[in-house]
Amino acid sequence: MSSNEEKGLRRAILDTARQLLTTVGYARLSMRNIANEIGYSATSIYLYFESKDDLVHALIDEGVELLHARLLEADQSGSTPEERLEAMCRAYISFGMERPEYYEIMYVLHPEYIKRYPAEKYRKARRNLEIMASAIQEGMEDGVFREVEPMLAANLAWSQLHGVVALLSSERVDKRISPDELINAACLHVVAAMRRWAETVIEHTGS
Amino acid sequence: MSSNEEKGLRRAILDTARQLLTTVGYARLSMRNIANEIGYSATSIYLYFESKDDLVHALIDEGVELLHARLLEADQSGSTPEERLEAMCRAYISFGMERPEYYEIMYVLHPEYIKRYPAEKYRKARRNLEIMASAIQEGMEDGVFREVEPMLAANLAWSQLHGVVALLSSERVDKRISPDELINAACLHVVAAMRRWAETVIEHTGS
DNA sequence: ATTTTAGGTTAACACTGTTAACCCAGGTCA
DNA sequence: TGACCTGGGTTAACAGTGTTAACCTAAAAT
Repeated sequence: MSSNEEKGLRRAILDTARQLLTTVGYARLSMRNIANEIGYSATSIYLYFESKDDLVHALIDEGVELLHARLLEADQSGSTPEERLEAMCRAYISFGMERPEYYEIMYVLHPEYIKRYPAEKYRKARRNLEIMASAIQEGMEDGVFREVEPMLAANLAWSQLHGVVALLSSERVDKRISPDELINAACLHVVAAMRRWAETVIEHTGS
Repeated sequence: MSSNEEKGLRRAILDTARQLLTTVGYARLSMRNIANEIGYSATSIYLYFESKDDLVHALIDEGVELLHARLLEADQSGSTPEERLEAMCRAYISFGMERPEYYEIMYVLHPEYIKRYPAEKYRKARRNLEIMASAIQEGMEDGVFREVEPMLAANLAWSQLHGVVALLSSERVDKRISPDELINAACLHVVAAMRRWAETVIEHTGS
């Protein structure tokens, strides 16, 4: 009756894979590792997943969904496009910093180590960018944001956010730099970049 | 008398390791791989390098030096701080896109897969950021850039540049987005973010 | 002449993802 | 009932990984 038995092995595999991912990380997530945890042989996993990549893709799905929920919530939390965009930036970075294992398999791992995320599922991932793009578009229509290609602007914003998450969580940023200040600056910066220069409100962070 | 014999095996190992890194990439760079290429046994490498990580650290050194040269050249190519900063942005991204193998081991690989870059060598890597920081500082002194902590601003810029390189070269950016446009936007964007838009703001802000 | 040492090797360990062959209880069909 | 098939699972094995321990050998030092 436990959820493990309910839908059979496939469910159990996914559950322990997710658990192992969050506890020991992707680097130590192995087929034998998962199998031992559930008391089956490693090769049994291949009855339900084509390959390890296939299994990881399923985990990526979960991550995309998790991030999507956060972005949606952030998007609805604000009233103006500026507020919403900033809230989404903070939500994105929060997700990246709080769930680094998910973030790693979603956005960091090289295609050399893991097969391409299937094109069909890729659309779901793009949906997350489109939420930001639509906030940008709305800001443009309100006359608050500059006239730019919304999708290009969204990708530019994404790059900034990804850069912060990737560098921070791989511990490449000097210790003397406050992570919170960097995160805060990045978020304000993304929004400020969208504003029409002349009407920009001055935001000073730090001393 | 060939350069391989000149300084012994250590040199030969580094040479073929670098070559293999650029040809087949880090994912397929293995000790036995290197050893086969030079006709020695894989364990011989351990006579000259403590571990694979140690060997990769040496390659990272080369990458840091390569990037440093490009940044220095860019820094000297412009006259104003704005020009220099923009040139450095382009130089950074160019390096990342043209030498993805070097970029990967320098800035992408997780600390889980490769031991931390030794603290002592870390200073050399930070030097690259400091070039950008000094251009920013100079821009501040000239009154062209906003008053911010130069090192924080440099890290923010770095995040933006890293994000673009990482997402582009891991093929995560939608095909409909032009890489050149994204790169161009990022570079202009980094410089624009430093300018003191505040002055124009005061003039136009009525309420 | 004996001992030390530098430079290199082979064999092995403990891992990895993945495949091929096998095994066996349960259901189907003649 | 007896033969067959099939779904779900196993073990053994392959080819690869970084790394260590033991060994071997030729040259140098004592």
